Amino acid sequence: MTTGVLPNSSKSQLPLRETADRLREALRQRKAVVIIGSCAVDYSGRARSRLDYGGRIVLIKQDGALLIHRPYGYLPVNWQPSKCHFHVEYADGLLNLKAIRVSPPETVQMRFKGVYLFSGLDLEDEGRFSLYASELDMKKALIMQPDLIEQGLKIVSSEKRVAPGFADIYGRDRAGTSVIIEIKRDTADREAVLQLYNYVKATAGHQPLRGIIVAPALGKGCQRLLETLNLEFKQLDPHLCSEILARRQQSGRDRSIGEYL
Amino acid sequence: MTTGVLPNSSKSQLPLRETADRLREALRQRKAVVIIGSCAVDYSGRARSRLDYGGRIVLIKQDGALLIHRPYGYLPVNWQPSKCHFHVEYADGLLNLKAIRVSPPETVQMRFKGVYLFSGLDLEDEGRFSLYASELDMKKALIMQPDLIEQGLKIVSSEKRVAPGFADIYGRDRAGTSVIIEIKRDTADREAVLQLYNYVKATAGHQPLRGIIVAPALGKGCQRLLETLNLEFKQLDPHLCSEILARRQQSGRDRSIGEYL
DNA sequence: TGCTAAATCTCGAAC
DNA sequence: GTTCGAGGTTTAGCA
Repeated sequence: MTTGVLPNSSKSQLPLRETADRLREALRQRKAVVIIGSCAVDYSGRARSRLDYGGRIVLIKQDGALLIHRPYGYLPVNWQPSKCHFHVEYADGLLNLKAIRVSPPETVQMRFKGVYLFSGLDLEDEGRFSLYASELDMKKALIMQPDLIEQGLKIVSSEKRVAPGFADIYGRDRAGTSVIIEIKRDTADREAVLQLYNYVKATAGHQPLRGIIVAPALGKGCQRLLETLNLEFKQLDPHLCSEILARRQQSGRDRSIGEYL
Repeated sequence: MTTGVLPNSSKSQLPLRETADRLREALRQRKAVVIIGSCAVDYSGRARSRLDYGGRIVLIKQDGALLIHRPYGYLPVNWQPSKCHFHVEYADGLLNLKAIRVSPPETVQMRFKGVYLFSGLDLEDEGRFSLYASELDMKKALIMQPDLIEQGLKIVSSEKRVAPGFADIYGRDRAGTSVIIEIKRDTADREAVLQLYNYVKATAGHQPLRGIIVAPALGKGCQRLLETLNLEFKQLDPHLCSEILARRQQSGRDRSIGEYL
């Protein structure tokens, strides 16, 4: 069955009344919808916004997620996460599309004065997605091979609850001194250093306690802050970590990692 | 000129070789492109990812932003911010589309084994976007009407540089005591409290110094932390702030706000 | 449900 | 160019 509709010339407009009917039916069938057209948008909920008319690309996904994109930039100008309900109406020569979110209560109201492209398709997507060189990969690699940080380091636990939050890794160095490790997959900034400092402060008792930031790089202004707070930095490349993981998993020696994660 | 192409029945596929040509031309003309089809994706750059074949919606914007969406969820599964360059190729019965980012060096490689919809359109979008009840609105409202926090409070400056960053607002209370104010448009969490604490700590001299978190709500576990750190909380609704702003702007008494922002 | 922190976060502004 | 913090951030993982 044909669910896609296109104008026969660029920027010519589809009849809005019919498009409204098609859109309503596509949404009822939980299809993935793409609308390109000139629309204005009002958002009301946690915040409130108003967007005047302009050429936009609107996506409605099969789980009820809504994305309204301008012709530039990564971010949608308006949106709604999945589980939205939709209401379609043709009135006063406009195609009105309303997205309603229950909790928190929010609405996004679109008014189309022209639609250049409409499509409703059933998309099947069971493809597996794998991400490598994330912070999780760094943590896994460090747990399997703690000497990536320093010789003799032993991991005691990961995601240890410390008063203000969670420390990524908690361990003990060769001398038996406790070590708290904070991992960042990007250049560690001031905030990361303070985060570690808060963990160290919250955990510190009478025994000595080291705090180490592990990241591919340290922010420029952070070097001084780090020294002031008596913390340490150890450089580590996330790509290297994911390669170490790949090698270990190939040789089937990754059974012991589960107990830490 | 027709730039949109649609199959004449749902899920029927467009000829990939022709689609590759159309895509290449649309990109050359800096059009906004939508491709719906079955594709696999490899990303390599700051991190690395692999996505197996499945039904996807691909957006390429006029500034070179790339979004690859699965049929569910708010977030794209793969993406690239604006300023990408693209390379199109038809080979081995596949339509290959490569997005290249210069800095940081990253690539996203898409392999289409089927395309259900292709569209390239020139979208004009000069529409103005206005956001209300943001953190900035809260700040503006507080500057114009400091007694929203407490009677007798005077604003000294906003965005005051304190050692580790910026305090939202710096002022003096009725008794002449200095006050640092940290604004959050959402429930203030532990991190917000610690952020304010760091500002207060960095600024504190011999004189007394108050720190106040202004937000619509305070996170549950934060109440104790706040007391421990000797900080204060003042409830304030961002929607109320935007209404106050709207009223003031209507009555034209907003001339004095510029000097603070 | 609430809290905690990551994210290939993006984006814009300031220095 | 780097740094910094906001964002209607969203999302996933846990207690």
